[in-house]
Amino acid sequence: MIITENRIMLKKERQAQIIKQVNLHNKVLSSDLSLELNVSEDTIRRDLNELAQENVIVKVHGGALSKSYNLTATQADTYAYDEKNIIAQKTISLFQDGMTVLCSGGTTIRAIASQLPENLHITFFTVSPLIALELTEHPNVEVILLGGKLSNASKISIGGEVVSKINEIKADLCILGINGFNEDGISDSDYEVVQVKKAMIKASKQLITPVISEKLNTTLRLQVISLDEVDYLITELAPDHKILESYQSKVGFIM
Amino acid sequence: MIITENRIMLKKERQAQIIKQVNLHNKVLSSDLSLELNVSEDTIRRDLNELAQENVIVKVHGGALSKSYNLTATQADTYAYDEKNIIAQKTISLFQDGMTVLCSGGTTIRAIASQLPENLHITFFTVSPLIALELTEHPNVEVILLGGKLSNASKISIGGEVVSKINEIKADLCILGINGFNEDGISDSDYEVVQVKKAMIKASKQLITPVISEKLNTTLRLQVISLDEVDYLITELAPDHKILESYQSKVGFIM
DNA sequence: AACAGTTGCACGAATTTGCTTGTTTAAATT
DNA sequence: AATTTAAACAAGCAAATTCGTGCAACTGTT
Repeated sequence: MIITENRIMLKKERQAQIIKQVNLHNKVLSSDLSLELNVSEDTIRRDLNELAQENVIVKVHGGALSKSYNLTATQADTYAYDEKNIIAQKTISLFQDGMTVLCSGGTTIRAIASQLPENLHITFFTVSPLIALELTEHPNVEVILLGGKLSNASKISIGGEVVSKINEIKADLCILGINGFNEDGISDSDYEVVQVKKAMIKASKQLITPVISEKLNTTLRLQVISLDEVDYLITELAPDHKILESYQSKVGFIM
Repeated sequence: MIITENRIMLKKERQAQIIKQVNLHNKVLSSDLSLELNVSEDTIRRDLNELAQENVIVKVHGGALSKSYNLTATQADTYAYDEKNIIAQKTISLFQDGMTVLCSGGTTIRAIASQLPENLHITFFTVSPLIALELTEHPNVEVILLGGKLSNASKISIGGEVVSKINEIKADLCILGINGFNEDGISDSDYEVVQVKKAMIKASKQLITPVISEKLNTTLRLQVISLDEVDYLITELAPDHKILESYQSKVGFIM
């Protein structure tokens, strides 16, 4: 009977070592681990991928980083980053100098705000402090923040004061962040938010709804407005995509 | 055991460094980063472009700037973090359940907002969207955001509408972010901001001025209010520190 | 012997980086 | 205000590295 060399390591054991290294140095290189643990880089890479899958570490090109590593909004915040960018570009194509635009909150609207071209001269009204801040980065844009009680959940101004303030506005476009969208129209889950959105729609000549396609055909508890009030439905998909079929006769699309 | 010298830096790691530098100094030059991180300027430029694309920094010719508001400000990239924390704790000791507090913007005020204890029930009025967002993280706090035209430079609501809105408020405390402070009182450099600050002071029973000591004995172009209107001057220093000598007879301090 | 699990290797694909080229920008000078 | 000049830039390329996958070899277990 030959006693196996004690140098060989079980997979679990090796992965425990890797985790230890990551936590110790906040980063590891695949090549270093390969040398240190006497296995091929392929094995290390497989380990790192498994550990990343288990959400224990963050895999990056060349190695891995500890989860506590200050990896900004790069990944978490920018869910569906590419899709939202496409939507943003389509939406921006509707903007023209001199317009007055009323907009709500949400990550899709935020993508629009951050990608505005430098030269556009627009007045924005918004109930979202976050969007307002984003918009102030653009020197040629005037930002009017609509104040009021701030909703802890949705981070937008709500309440009677906001609604009556919105009623005083006459905007060209309403860019509305969407939570529920189907053939019946737009729906949402928060009563106060619905009141604000209704006022916003009423105050604007045209209603634009940027929606990521995965939110299409979803219904929430409260109805905001029916589909025929929507002027443009903007998604990341081409206008002739089959998911959009049921909407094609009711709303406008942007190439 | 092999100790590997980590000459090699992972891309994400390098980008995290860059973000840290940008947020700490508010601006960086590509050439400096290139030297500091031992990569070519091309690589730095590519990193900066990626980070700008992800909306983490603002790319400019020659380097990059921090976004003037920074939603993900952390310990590492807040200037004078420790000092501001001391100031925050002292200021918070003045808060009591049921109070109405009016506050402006700035990183020191932000430190206060982020460190509020969980159990405190307070109504906050603020002209700063950033402070407002920070405050909504505290479930027992009611946040009223004062709307108006948003100043691109100072990121607070300005204009007649804000001022008249403030005049309707009766607050217990005014927590005022300070830019210039000396024996003559508080000064600032932006006319619109001064108008708002004056209104805030007038609407409050007590005026609290959290100031980092390095801003003491500085004067800006416009006078906001004289020193004898200030109830508490809060710095990171002990009340008997010699820098505070000239203020000791005029204002209150917090241990 | 059959089997699932693990590992190393091969190889084409993808990523990253520094360099070169020609262009654009910002600032300094006239 | 016009011109000049050096720096910063984008785009493309090549070398090096890393990646993912299929496959075969090896392990220990049933």
